[in-house]
Amino acid sequence: MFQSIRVCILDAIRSASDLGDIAGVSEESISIEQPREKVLGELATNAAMVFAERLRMTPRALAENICEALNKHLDVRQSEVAGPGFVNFSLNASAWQRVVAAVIETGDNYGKTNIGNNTSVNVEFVSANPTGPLHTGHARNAVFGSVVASLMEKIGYKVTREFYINDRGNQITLLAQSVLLRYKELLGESLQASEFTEDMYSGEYVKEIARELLQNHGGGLLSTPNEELLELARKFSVAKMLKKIKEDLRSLGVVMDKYTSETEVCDRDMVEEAVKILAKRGDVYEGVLPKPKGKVSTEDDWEERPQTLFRSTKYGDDVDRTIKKSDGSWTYFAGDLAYHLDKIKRGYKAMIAVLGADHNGYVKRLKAAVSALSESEAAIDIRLYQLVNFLEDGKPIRMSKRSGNFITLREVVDKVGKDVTRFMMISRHHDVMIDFDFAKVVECSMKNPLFYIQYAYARICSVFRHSETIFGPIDREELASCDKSVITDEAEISLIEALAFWPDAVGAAAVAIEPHRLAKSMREIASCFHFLWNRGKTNTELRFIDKDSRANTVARLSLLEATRCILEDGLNIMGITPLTEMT
RNA sequence: GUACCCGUAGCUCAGUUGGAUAGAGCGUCUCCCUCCGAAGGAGAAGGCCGUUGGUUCAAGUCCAAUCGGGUACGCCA
Repeated sequence: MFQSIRVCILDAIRSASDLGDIAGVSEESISIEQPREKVLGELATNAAMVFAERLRMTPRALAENICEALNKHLDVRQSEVAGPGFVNFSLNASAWQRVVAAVIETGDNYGKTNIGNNTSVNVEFVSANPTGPLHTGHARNAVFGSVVASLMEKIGYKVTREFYINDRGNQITLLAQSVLLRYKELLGESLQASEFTEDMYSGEYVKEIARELLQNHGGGLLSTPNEELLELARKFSVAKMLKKIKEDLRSLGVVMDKYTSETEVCDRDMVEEAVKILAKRGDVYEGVLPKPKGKVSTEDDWEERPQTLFRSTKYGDDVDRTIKKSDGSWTYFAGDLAYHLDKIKRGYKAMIAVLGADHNGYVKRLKAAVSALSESEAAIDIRLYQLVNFLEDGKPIRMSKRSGNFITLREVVDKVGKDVTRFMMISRHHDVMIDFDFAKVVECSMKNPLFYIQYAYARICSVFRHSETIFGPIDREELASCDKSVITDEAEISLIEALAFWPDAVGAAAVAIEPHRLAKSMREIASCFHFLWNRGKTNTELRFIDKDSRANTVARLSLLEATRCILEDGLNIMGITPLTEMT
């Protein structure tokens, strides 16, 4: 969009002065944006201010040159210099009308760009321990990750959505033990309080797994040797939990491309391999970590112990990190070294990982690990997301995992639906907390942003249904190619402007890895549409359907079709199902 | 003690690689509509961008301090 305008501006800059050197500057480096205030014009560029210094000109002088060139451009209605050197300009209606045609012709591809140049990016998200059902935190993680993945695809990356399964370690053992205890209970043995300790998992789902264990393997398991039995219980429980997790994710519309098992990675001796690579670079040593300062609860237990450490400080971490415990076993982080080596070996140079904000202490060491293991060839971008507060009647719902009184992902989806959940989780910056008010999020009024957007889509669909009863179906081709010269109203042009900037909005959201910007752009587009709709109430000229003129109707419907395409595109990226009518 | 994040209107938040008079929704106030193109519309008030310094033509945005809030801090995963 605006390519020829960019070229025009760049030519003006080139010919303005031959003093400066602007070789290698492409049209893309000229930014065209919507000015803050409508009265200033439809479009603006700050190119004069960007290039003035290099050309040893004052911004305003250069702006005059640009302005003059723009005024000669066929699409430009008028342009003027403003402020310190901005050039504000407006386009002829015909130029905007061509945007409508372009949107309809390119359809789903309209928002696409090729920033990623088909390179691979690995988006790892959720990666919940398979020791319990997904909860609300995972919901934000899942939605954020999946929308980021869609965005990256949209700008031309080859995306892998990946889930890392922590299927070994203490937590899994505890789960297996909990299941076995419930299994015993099912066989009629009463549980001793001393057996079912606080560490055990007490949720209802544990009993369910135990029941399934009984069903699949019968009641004779307890005679198998302890180690073997525990191993069987581990595998069985993880498989069941994973199945449940996948179902939960599907209820939110999230489907992973790949699940990677920690056990599998470790069985391939990836830990040893990773440590070897680090050792080769001199980044592994035996040492003692300094005692953490301040009030850490474990302070009293502190004891200096020699451990095998990774020199992560060399790569920007605050302290070196333990990879082998004093008892000779690997730490969890060692497993992560292996996992990220695995990703690197699979060819990913760009990785994104989504973690809860309580993992903030983990970011630097992971970045260090990826950097060290790949000889700085690969990089990982870690996004932390904040908590979600759930409110009922405006009051926060207290949650504590210990008492089992926490909200599961499934409960939220069952209560308000996939689309509302997704929208709420994605509509704010990942760095800020979200208040999720069960009453407000499902409110059917213009105050509710999701309703507002969905309603715009539904209204458009409703107009098409109405039009069909009068003029019959109108195909896309006609909508794209029809004469659009009746589209001239300010409100119509404003809507087209918003559509024109959609690819920029998608690109910006993707590059910044900030999906919430998409929600904002969608709201703006919906707002322009509703405004236009309301104008039609008082000014019947602006109504979309003109019973007396099929040509006028088709022209107006073409604008609606373009709007519908983009709303659909945005909703698709967000994983929200567009509604063709409000019920 | 250290690291990361947040601090912008009464409330919840936007604010793009530094750009024009800092925006939106809610709430408040005023008017209009209540015509199935229904689940509202038009407008107004509301700000020392936590504080103080610095960098420059230009700072909510970058840097340094500082205050307030959150999170996390050796062998848990």
